[in-house]
Amino acid sequence: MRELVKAFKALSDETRLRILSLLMERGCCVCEVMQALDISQTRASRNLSALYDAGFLKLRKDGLWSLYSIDRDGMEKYFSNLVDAVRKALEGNKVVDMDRERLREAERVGPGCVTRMRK
Amino acid sequence: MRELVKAFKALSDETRLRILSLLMERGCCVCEVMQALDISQTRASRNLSALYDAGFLKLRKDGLWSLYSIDRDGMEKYFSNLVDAVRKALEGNKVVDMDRERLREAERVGPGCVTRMRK
DNA sequence: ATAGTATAAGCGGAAATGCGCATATAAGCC
DNA sequence: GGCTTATATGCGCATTTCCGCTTATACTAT
Repeated sequence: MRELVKAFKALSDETRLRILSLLMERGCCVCEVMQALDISQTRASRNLSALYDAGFLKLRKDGLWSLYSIDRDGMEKYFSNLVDAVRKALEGNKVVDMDRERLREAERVGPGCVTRMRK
Repeated sequence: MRELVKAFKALSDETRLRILSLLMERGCCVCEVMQALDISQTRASRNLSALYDAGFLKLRKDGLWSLYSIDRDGMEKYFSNLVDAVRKALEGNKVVDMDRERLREAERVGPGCVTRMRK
């Protein structure tokens, strides 16, 4: 019960839904998330952690990078259609699409993208 | 998007999940909910309102009574299996079952049950 | 070692939430 | 009309949430 409440809490935030939507396209490190969604590092990190704690994300550390990706099993533990529901709810929402270019740019730049892309 | 956040918010509270679980068995008026779950009138009323605002409940007024019941369409707008998920998550949880007797009692007593059953 | 980079975490404040107490509202009953 | 009852709501407070600022940590590169 407490666990289900926690899962719903994790989902009841716009930033986290945007993150989920982004990660559904492909796994990202923290700095890619902050670039793509145009949010602060603290905000990206904290909300990724929250989703991870709720069991919705997998984490793989690679050097300086923390690579987060969707944990399908975790996402569908309670709702077999949760992934589709989130995707559908964000459909037509330009929030993620808008920044796709920045995301590609961050990917291209690689480590150092945070400070280098700030300007 | 905002709407989906609102729906998740409504679900991310233990009291509200208990209420949903109760209403899945059968529609209840506010005083039956407070009796069955042993919560205050304010708490029952407020949380029922929240679930109603989120589109999960239907409301029928009958004299003094406000009869709330599950709105299947609202519940399954995003998640076709939401009803089952909540039910399953609460399975084995004695919280509701414990008070089934009080609920029957409230139903038997009818109007006046709040004050009469307080003693 | 020194400097740079990505991420996490402590701290504090602003805002939102949950809820008890009291009161308001509205319907029923005498 | 008054009295009772069921429900909703305003107010205030405690708690939680969110997040920016800053600092800590840990890995990389030179």
